[in-house]
Amino acid sequence: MSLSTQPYKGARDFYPKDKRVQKYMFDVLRKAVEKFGYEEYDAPILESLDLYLAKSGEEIVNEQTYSFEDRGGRHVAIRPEMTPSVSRMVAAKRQELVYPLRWYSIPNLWRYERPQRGRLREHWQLNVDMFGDPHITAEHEIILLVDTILRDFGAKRSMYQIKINSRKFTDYVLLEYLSLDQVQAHTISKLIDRMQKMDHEDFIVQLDVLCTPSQREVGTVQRLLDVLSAKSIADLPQSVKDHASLKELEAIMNLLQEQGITNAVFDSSLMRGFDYYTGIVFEVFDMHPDNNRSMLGGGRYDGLVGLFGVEPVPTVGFGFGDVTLKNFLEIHELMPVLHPEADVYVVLIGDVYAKAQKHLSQMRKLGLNIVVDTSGRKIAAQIQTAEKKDIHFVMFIGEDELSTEQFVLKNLQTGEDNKHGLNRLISVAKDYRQVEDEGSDSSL
RNA sequence: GCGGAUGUAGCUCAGUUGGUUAGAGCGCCUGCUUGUGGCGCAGGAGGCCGUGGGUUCAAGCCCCAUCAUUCGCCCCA
Repeated sequence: MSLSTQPYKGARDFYPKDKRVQKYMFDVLRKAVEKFGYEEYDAPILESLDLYLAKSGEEIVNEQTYSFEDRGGRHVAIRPEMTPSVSRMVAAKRQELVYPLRWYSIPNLWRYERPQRGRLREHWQLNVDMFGDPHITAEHEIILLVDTILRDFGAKRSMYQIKINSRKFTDYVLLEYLSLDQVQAHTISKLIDRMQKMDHEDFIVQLDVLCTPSQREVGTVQRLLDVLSAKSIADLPQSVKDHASLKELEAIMNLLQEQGITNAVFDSSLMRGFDYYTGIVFEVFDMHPDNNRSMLGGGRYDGLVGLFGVEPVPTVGFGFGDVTLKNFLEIHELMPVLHPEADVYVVLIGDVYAKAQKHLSQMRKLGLNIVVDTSGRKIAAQIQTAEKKDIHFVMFIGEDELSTEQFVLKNLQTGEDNKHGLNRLISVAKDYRQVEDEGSDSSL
C-alpha cells in the first residue's frame, strides 16, 4: 500500500494559488480591524484540556475536541476555539493591562466532526474582542467593525443581514414572562435555534410537548410564538415591550441605523449555541439564495475571565471563519483576481546567466520582485511560462541588451514591447504594481 | 454519531444487457517556428478503472467489505 497524497480528513493543503487567496483575505481583515485600533495577539495551539472543561457538559469538549495525553500524563487539547485562551491571557495579567483592550487574532482551530459545506475540521478564524467596556458602546463598535469588514471586501449591504438579539431578553421571556423552569428554558432555546430550518407545525408540536399541562392552559406556546414572530421591537407584544434589555437593543439599533447600517434587524429567535453569552448576541447571515447561512456571530460574554478566579471583565467579541468568508466572497463574486508576488519574469537569451547577475541584483535592490528563467528553453516556452504564472512583465536579457544597456520590457497583457535603460525599466514595472494596488482598493 | 450521492488520465467526464489492446474535451510535452506568448496543424507522454475480497469461462460494469470525497441530519465555534 502506497502513501496517500491526500491531506488529513477535513484539513486543507494551501498551494500557492490557495495561499494567495488566504493572504488576501487575512490582509483585508487585518487592515479593517486595525482601523479600529485592535492589536494582534496569539496563543499556543495546544492548551490544557481543563480550559475547555470549565464550560462543562458542552458537546464541544466531549466529542468535538482533539485531545490526548502527553508523555508526562497531562491532558492536552488542540484548541477548538480561541475565546478560552484569550480569556486566560487576560485573566493572567488582569491587573496590569490597560482597559479597554482591543485585541484580535487569526488562529488556526481544530474540531473533530464530520466535514460539510462551510465547516471543516481545520480552519482559521478571525477573533475580535473588546475587554473592559460594560456599555453598549462596545457592542456598537464590534457590530460596526463587522459591517466595515464586509464592506471592505466589497460586499453590498443587500448581500448580508445582521440579526441582533439579547440573552437578557430571551431569559426574561422564557423564565419570567413564560415561567418556564431552567431545564425547559434551555431545551426550548435550543429548539428556537433550529426554528428557521424546521417545519413550522412541527416546531409548534415540539414546543407543546415540552410544556406542562398548567403551562398549556395559559397558552404558553402561543405567547412564545407571539414574541418570536415580532419583526421588530415595536412589533412585540405589549406586555414584554418595556423590558430594560430592549432599551439597550434599541439604542444599538438606532446608532447603527444612523450610520446607514440598515440591514441590522432585531430577531428574537436568534439564540447562538454557547451558553456563556450574557447580553447582546448577533449573527450575520448571507442573503444569497444559494448560501443562506450564518457567516459569523458573537456577542457579550461578561463571565469568562472571572472563571479564572479574578474579577470578571466585561467582554464583547465575535469569530469569523475563513471557510465561510471564502464561500461568501465566491458566491457573491467578490474575490478579486490575485497576481503572484513577482513583477517581472526574466528571459535569458544565450549563455548570459553570469553576466546578467549585476543587473538582476540592481533590480532586486530597487524593490522589484523578479523571477529568472534558468531553463535555457527556447524563448517562446519561457514567455508561455510567464503567462501561465500570470506575471505581468517579461524582460529579455541577451548579449545585445548587455552590450547596449537597453532592455526590452514586454507587457504580456497588451503585447507591447518597449526598450528602456535599466533604471527606467525598474520604475515602469514598479509603477504598474502601484497602479494595480490602487485599482483594487478603489474597487472595494 | 446517522442517512443519501459519487470514486475511470493532471482536470471535467463518457464507457451499451458483463465480452479483445479503456475513450473524449481541456491541460501537459515535442515539432512546424534557431531573439518574442495567446491561434492553427502534426505527433507524443500519461490509467492495476479508489482499495481488498467474492460471483463468472470472462468484471470498469454484478455482490460484499473498506477507504476517500461530497450533500444533508445531529451539533455549532
